[in-house]
Amino acid sequence: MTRRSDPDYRPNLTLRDVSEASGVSEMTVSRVLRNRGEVSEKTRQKVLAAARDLGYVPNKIAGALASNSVNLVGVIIPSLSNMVFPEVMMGISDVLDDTPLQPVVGVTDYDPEKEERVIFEMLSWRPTGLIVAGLEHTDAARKMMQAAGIPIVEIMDVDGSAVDACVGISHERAGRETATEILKRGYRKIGFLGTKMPLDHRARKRFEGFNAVLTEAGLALADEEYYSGGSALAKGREMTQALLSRTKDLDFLYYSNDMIGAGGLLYCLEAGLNVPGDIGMAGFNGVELIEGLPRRLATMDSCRTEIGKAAAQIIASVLDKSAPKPARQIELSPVFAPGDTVR
Amino acid sequence: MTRRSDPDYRPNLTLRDVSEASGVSEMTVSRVLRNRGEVSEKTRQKVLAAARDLGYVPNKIAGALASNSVNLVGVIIPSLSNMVFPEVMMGISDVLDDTPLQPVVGVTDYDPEKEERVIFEMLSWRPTGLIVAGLEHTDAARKMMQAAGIPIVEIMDVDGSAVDACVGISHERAGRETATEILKRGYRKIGFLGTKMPLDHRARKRFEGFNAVLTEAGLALADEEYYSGGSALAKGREMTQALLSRTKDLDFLYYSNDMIGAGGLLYCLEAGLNVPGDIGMAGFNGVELIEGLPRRLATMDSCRTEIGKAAAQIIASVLDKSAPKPARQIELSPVFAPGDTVR
DNA sequence: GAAGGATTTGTTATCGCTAACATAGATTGT
DNA sequence: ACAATCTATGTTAGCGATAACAAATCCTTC
Repeated sequence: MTRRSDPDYRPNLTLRDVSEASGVSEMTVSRVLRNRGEVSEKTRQKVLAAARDLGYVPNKIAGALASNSVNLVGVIIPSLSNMVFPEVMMGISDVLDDTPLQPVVGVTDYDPEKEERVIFEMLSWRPTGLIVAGLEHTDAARKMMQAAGIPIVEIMDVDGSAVDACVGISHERAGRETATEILKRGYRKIGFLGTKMPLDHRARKRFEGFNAVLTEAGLALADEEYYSGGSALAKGREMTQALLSRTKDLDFLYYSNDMIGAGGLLYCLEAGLNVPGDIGMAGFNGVELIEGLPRRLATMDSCRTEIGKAAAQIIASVLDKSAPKPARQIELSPVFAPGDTVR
Repeated sequence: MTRRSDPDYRPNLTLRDVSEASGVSEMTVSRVLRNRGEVSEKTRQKVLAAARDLGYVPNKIAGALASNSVNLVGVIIPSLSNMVFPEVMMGISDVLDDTPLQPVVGVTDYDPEKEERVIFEMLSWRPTGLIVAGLEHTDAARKMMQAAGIPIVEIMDVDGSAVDACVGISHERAGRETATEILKRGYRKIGFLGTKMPLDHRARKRFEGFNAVLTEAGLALADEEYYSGGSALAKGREMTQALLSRTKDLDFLYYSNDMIGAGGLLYCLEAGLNVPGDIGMAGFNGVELIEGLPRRLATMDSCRTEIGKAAAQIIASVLDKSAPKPARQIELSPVFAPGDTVR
């Protein structure tokens, strides 16, 4: 009576309305609408008809509070501005579509503080599980996740230690393997092109792995170029031109992602360079776009969809107590795809 | 006592725990944590310290139920598989980041029945507002949205009638204007390349607008080609090759999106065709990628980020009762960007 | 046809938090 | 000094659903 005295208070339909319209108790209505418990066919039809007529939409807020269960899965990713994370989302959606669970997305912009806020916000909805990109978090964020008492899946990366479960690839290893392949093919004077993103730990780890192999072989990067913002394809072009004109005789260009790699490839072909004879190129991610380029850029698949699927399965597995428990640490192994841009 | 007798019941921290730890009432704790109402600085500090020590995370489910307000905005889009919708999301996030609101995404896969289910699911969380792509919905979905009593913003399209607010462009007009520009430049034998998606109403409307202008000029499409699935860039290539070898003397190719247009452009350039002299090309969307192509594909910007922003602003405006109310019907006007692929 | 189990429906007590109102202290004005 | 006015805090009563238990109804079966 106090609440409803607010002049702005606009009551929605409740279970009570359906209950009155159909002449049964609220509990029975609840049972019908959730398909839970035994209800006679006659009553069921009566209730469904009443609910439909009224246009009743259940209030999950109340339901979640009463049942202490929320069919939401928090998904926390750094960005939506390239296809990498939407593709992970697709994997997640794909699996969750077969369950009552629904993903809720939060974006951190690669900012640890913002990530912490987003995690806090997510956890305050008491989701069934949380999927978070990366293994690097603030101490507070890590503590919150540990204390949450729900499955937490850290995705994309396995180089580090996870709060709970984790699914991803080793970016350090990806960098190493790419470097190994490149050296094996006889390239020696190598340039690196990447993003200006100190907080993109996965890019950093690839870079470190890559460099480590060069160092072990007694080599070092001949030159580097970084960008931020703008059309990745255009930036790839510009950076490539800048790098090649600054440092002569480079025989390989390693790009931190396929998009700038594609830009670089287009540039080299237009410039009439002999790819992969005089100069080789490789990117990272294995994006679909590569299929349509004049030559297939060498790359390494980052297994985005599989990662999303596996992560979602781990979360979904808590619903089905009888199902076999999936592994809680999953490392996928991307393979180097030489395409047409290495010899 | 009954609930807590469940052996699996794992109680989270509640306001009561913080209240006991800090020696004030639950209500005062609630006030401190929400920055609402007058609380002395001393008490505030005491409460904050207790909450931090315990690692308390509020339960928004309970809060939302008690206060009858939910800081969630439902966003319902057909797909995540191309950058169009993630870019709309970016616009939405951008605006909502300055508010207490948080987006929750649902994906429909262009399926009206699934859309209806997703809308039902969203509304059952009693969000502050709903953003839905497109104007075409099932009757039931439309009825639910009307009855929800929250701002509903239908986005991307304005060719039709909206349930409540709407922000977008006229795809019919976009198609017409593109056709007009093409004819103005003297192209006459035109081929169309698009997606096999009867339920992509916006693509259909562009197609219809485009055709209408041709018809008015006494012309008709010379040939058409459709695809589904796969790398859009690669498909653009393949379709272009197929179309050009099937129908000779085409002098223009109109693509239903930039990605296949880009593939087509790469193909034509490799094939040594004279673009835009002998054959012109145009796409749709104005994606960033275009900047990095060998030539800038003619296109028309679909104003994705602005649409997302405007939609989010409409929803956000209900929070701030003093703020000026934004228009509830917003039509943006994309302009034809000729680039380098029309003469 | 009455006992006894199965099936169907109802009642009660929360879930954790917040709106509204109530009250206790502190402060002020005359 | 005492009523009037603030400030700071507490109390009460839900929000709309569901879990657990209780009661009522329906069949069997002998």
